[in-house]
Amino acid sequence: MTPAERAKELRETLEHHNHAYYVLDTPAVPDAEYDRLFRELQALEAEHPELQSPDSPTRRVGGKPLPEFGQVAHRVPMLSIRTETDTEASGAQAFDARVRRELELTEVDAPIEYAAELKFDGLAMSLRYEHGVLVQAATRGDGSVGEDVTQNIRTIRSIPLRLQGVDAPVLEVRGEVYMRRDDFDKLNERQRAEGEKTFVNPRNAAAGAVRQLDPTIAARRPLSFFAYGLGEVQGWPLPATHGDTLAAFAVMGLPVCADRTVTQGADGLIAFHQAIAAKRDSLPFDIDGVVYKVNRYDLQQRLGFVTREPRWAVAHKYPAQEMLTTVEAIEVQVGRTGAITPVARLTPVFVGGVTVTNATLHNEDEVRRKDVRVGDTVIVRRAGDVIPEVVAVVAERRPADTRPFVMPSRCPVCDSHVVREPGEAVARCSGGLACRAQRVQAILHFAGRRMMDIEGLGDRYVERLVEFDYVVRVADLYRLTLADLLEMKRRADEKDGITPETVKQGQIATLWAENLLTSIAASKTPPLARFLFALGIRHVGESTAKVLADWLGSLAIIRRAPVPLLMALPDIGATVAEAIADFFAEPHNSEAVDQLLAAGVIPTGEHPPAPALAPQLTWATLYGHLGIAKLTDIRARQLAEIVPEGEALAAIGLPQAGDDLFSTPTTPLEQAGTLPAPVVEEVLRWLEQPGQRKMLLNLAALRAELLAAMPAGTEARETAISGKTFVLTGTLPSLSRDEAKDLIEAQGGKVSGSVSKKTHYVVAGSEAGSKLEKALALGVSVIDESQLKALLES
DNA sequence: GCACCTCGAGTTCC
DNA sequence: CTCGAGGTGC
Repeated sequence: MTPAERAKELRETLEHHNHAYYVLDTPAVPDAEYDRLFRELQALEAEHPELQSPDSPTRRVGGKPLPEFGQVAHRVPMLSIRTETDTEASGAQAFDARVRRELELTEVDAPIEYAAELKFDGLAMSLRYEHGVLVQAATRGDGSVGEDVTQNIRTIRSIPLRLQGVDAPVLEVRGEVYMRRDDFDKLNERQRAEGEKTFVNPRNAAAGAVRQLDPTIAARRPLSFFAYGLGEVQGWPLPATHGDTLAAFAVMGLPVCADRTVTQGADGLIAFHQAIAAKRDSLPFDIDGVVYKVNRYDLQQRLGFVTREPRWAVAHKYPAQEMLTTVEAIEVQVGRTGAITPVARLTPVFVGGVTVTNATLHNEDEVRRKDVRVGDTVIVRRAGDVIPEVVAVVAERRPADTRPFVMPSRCPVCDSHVVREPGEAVARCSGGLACRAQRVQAILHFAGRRMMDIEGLGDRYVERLVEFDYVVRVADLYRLTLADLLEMKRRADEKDGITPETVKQGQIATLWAENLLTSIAASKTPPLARFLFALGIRHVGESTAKVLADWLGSLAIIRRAPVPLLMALPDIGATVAEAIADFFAEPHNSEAVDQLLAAGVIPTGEHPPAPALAPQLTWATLYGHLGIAKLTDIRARQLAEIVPEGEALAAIGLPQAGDDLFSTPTTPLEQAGTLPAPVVEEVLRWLEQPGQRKMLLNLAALRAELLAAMPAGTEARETAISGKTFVLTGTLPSLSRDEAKDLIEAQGGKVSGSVSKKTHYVVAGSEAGSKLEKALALGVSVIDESQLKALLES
């Protein structure tokens, strides 16, 4: 191996260890081993100066002062604060009790005053001001000796080069250099645009910037600073408390984080901890946790230090948001639509406050992009949201003999071919309802709360009902008897090896079965929109189902509606319309619907078609939706002038008795001459396709039926709500999300899932998330539940 | 034709 | 909650 190759290898290894250490807090190797590799690289670079490069780990992080930077001795050592990971109440109480014990206070004494603040995720820094002028900035280093990074720190705009109203000979300000999340995103965007390496997280980016040898590069890295403590002080009158010092800092022009408080006793600390936990994700920068400090300096002094940690302060870390774990298996799941989704089974790991054992890998491309393999060590994140995500594979920890993931070519459940449409990301099982997995999912969907709302039908039982063939189609649910359910349960238990049941268990089983039957019976009169949603038609979710129900009004119409009619409805284009028409055209599905009706399921709320539909039912509009190539809206209108009715169009070009079938018949289209010949050709070609004439006649009949059924005029009741778009976020005090939605929709309002400029109101409850932020950013009015109620009543 | 806005679908954990 | 894809308005 040449020195160059070895240097490259060492750099890569060290970078990985750095990442594990600084980013993940889970060192991959012991420190001694790291040091050995680091020194080897240093020696190599010293021996071969041509191998030096600015991106070498020797120029960056390393925990020890690097020779390139001058060393700075801290006259007052930079201490680390004892960090505890216990969450919430217990930690704060334990700290308070410890402090009281040390101070020999008893219950009757007044609560101790604490300063509570954030623990920033950045780099500790000491700023030395002499006579109010910044003369030196140093990193923590090992606490006694740090690196002189004055040149780089001077480029941070929020750090004053001169303090206001301070002329003390020495005032050392301790604080944290960090990078805001938005600045971090912008920086990475720029790095990407310039083809440079991107950073893993804001802390890494900040660390890199501070240790940049070239201050002009450091200057381009958007860093920020918060002051939180004192170092050496000469000639500056010390305030009585830590809180007063921070206030004084702010007056001097130093940035001090506003998220801090002075509070009494353990209860105050707990309240702060909870308040910050709730807003952690919405802070503009990353934090590790919170810090509690005894506020009064005299008490701090009395408490003193244990080894090198102050007894008067403690940090409480929030659970790590990124952790390492291993991939035990990669399995695939079959969804309701047959989508085959790879899922990583992980060694359980506690991350972001919960134990994660599974993480979706989304699709084939995603697995390939990240190259996740069984046996790999991976970084798992639970960022801001709830859903765990595999961020990346730790390449160096890959065992030998791993093999890249391959998508199965056959469905693991039904052995049907797995197909992936060109241009689509998902692979699908082609088995349809013949696939047991899809049948199970279809039934679960049907029974779901927003659909038919059948309680007591969990996945375990649905799987068994399908496995033992009690339920093949959803309609079979309505034929189930108490005896069926009990027998099914007995067989399921038997198969699972569950011991013979006691009398009590038998009673519980009977109760479950009875409740389920009641719930099934209660589901027989669903609102039409829910019924449509429950059918599980592709591309038809809750809101499209509602559009169909609102506009066409009855199942009888909807199931006969041809594509051009469906496309006349709002938010329905060719893809969705075809999916709906195809669904009902499939005999299997049509039968299933008939069986449901026969079983006594009656969609409710059926009504005549909406009068607003009438303008959409002109032949000009409908022609435009036939899907004929080259027939633009304008041409469709011209076509309607020449052939004003669909029946007439259907009749065009039909071979007449005695015609030579091979000669082109003369049509009114060609005679009229308004339409360009290529368009006429396309229309004729379309007409010759099987089924189109019949479809046109059906469309004409249905159109006539709709127009006849429409009520003459309707008075739309105008309220403060009607026509307005609402977005709900957070938990409302008295209304559930569904209740609020129903109330708004009952008055003609619309409830949407995402905030945009078009949103009229955002109704925010407690623990509102990103939607509230977006509303504020866009200037959308934000109201609370009581204001919503006022609007509903006005 | 492009940009923006919605909706559908899939997923996890409690 | 996020991504991708469908729909629509400019």
